[in-house]
Amino acid sequence: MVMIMPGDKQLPPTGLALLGLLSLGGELSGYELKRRADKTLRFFWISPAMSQVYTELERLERYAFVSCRDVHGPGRRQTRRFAITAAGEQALRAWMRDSEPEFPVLKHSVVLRLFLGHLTEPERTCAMLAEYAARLRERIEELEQIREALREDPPSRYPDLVAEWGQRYYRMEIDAVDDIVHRLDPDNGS
Amino acid sequence: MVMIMPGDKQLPPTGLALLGLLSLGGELSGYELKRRADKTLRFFWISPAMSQVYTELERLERYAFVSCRDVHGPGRRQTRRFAITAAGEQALRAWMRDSEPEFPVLKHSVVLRLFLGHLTEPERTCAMLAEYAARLRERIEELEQIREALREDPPSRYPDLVAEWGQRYYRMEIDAVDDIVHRLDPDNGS
DNA sequence: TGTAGCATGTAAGCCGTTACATGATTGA
DNA sequence: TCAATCATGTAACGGCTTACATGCTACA
Repeated sequence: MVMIMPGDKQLPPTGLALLGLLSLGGELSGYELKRRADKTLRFFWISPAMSQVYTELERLERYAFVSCRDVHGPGRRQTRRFAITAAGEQALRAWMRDSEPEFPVLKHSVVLRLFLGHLTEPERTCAMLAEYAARLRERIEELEQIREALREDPPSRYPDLVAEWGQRYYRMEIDAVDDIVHRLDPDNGS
Repeated sequence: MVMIMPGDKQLPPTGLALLGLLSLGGELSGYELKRRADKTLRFFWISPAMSQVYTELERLERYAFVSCRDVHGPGRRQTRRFAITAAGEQALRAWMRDSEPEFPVLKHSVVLRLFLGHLTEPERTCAMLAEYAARLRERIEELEQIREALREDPPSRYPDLVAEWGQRYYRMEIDAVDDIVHRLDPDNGS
C-alpha cells in the first residue's frame, strides 16, 4: 500500500467515492454532489448523508484534493463550488493502482428475514418477498431513466456499464424471489 | 413500529441477527456464535468482529433475550454458553411481524472501481474483474460445502434457500463480469 | 516446546447517521 | 404568502472496527 494521504492517513472509502464523483468533471456544490451520489453511488455503495458530504469535502479540501471557489448567484446568495485538483486526481489514480478492492459487502435485510423464516408463517415471508420484488422493479426503472439521461450526456462509458450491471442484478433478484415464492407456496409440492 | 425493547430502545440489526442465529437452536459460546456467523451472516449481512459479538451478547442478556450459563470444560477452563429465551424469541417474532425490511445496501468496491474506470487502463480494470471472478468461484464452492453440511444437519429449510440464493447471486456476478470484460476487450469491436 | 485454535474481554477511535439550526430562492 | 427546493453547516451519538491484553487447551 502506497502512502497517498499526507501524514499516512488514508481517506475513508466514501471520501474516495465522492472524489471519484468529482473526477467525472464539473464544479459542484455540496448539494449537487449529494444529488449526483443519489443517482450513482446509491446503487453500489452508499449515498452519504448531506452532513457527511460537507464533512468529506472539508477533509478533501484540507488535503488539497479539491479546490473550492465561492460563486455568487443571482441575488446575494453565495454557494461554494468544488472541483477536483490535479493532486486529487493523482491520489485517486494511485488508490486505484496500488490497492485491491475488498470483496463486496451486502446488508440484505430481506435475505436476513428469509433466513429466519422459521419464525413466521410462509405466507408472510412470501408477502415480504413480493413486496421486495415490487421495489426491485422500481429500481430497474430508475436505472433505466438514469441510463437514458446518460445517453445524452455521456461522461464516460463506465457509468452505463455499472447501471446495466445494476439492472442485471435486480433482475436476478426478482428471479430468485419468484423461485423461492413458488417453492414456499403450499400448493406446490416441495 | 411496535415497542420491542425495554425503554423504547431498538436492538441494532446486528444484535437481532445474532439473536436470530441463536434462534436456530443450541447453547453457544461467544466464540461458537462468531463461527456460526462466519458461515451464514457473512454472506448476506456482516459477520461482526469477535469483540462485538460479546458486546451484543451482553446487551441481549441485559434485555433477558438470552440466558447465560457457565459451563466447565475438561480442565479448569470455563466457558459461558448462551441460549435464546422465550422473551428473546418473542422479540424476534415481533420484529419480523411489525417492521419492514429496508432495501438492501451494497458496498461493492469492485463496481465502484469499474465506475471510475476512466482513471485507469481498460486492461487493469479487466484484470481486477478477473480477480473478482476468481474470488466469486471460491465463494460458490464455500457455499456448496455449507449446503452439504446443512443436508446432514438441517435446522430448517430456510438456510439452504439463502445459500442457494447466494450461489445464484455469485453466478450472476460472474456472468456480468465476463460480459464486461468481453466488451472492454479492445479486440472486440464495441 | 511452541504454535494454532479456543475463549473472553477492554479501550480507543472512526465512519456515518439523525436531529437540529439557519437562511436564500423559486414558483404556485 | 407559503411550500418546496437549494444550500450549508454543528452536535450528539451509535455501531462497528482495530488494537491490545490475557489465559487455557490440544497437538505436532
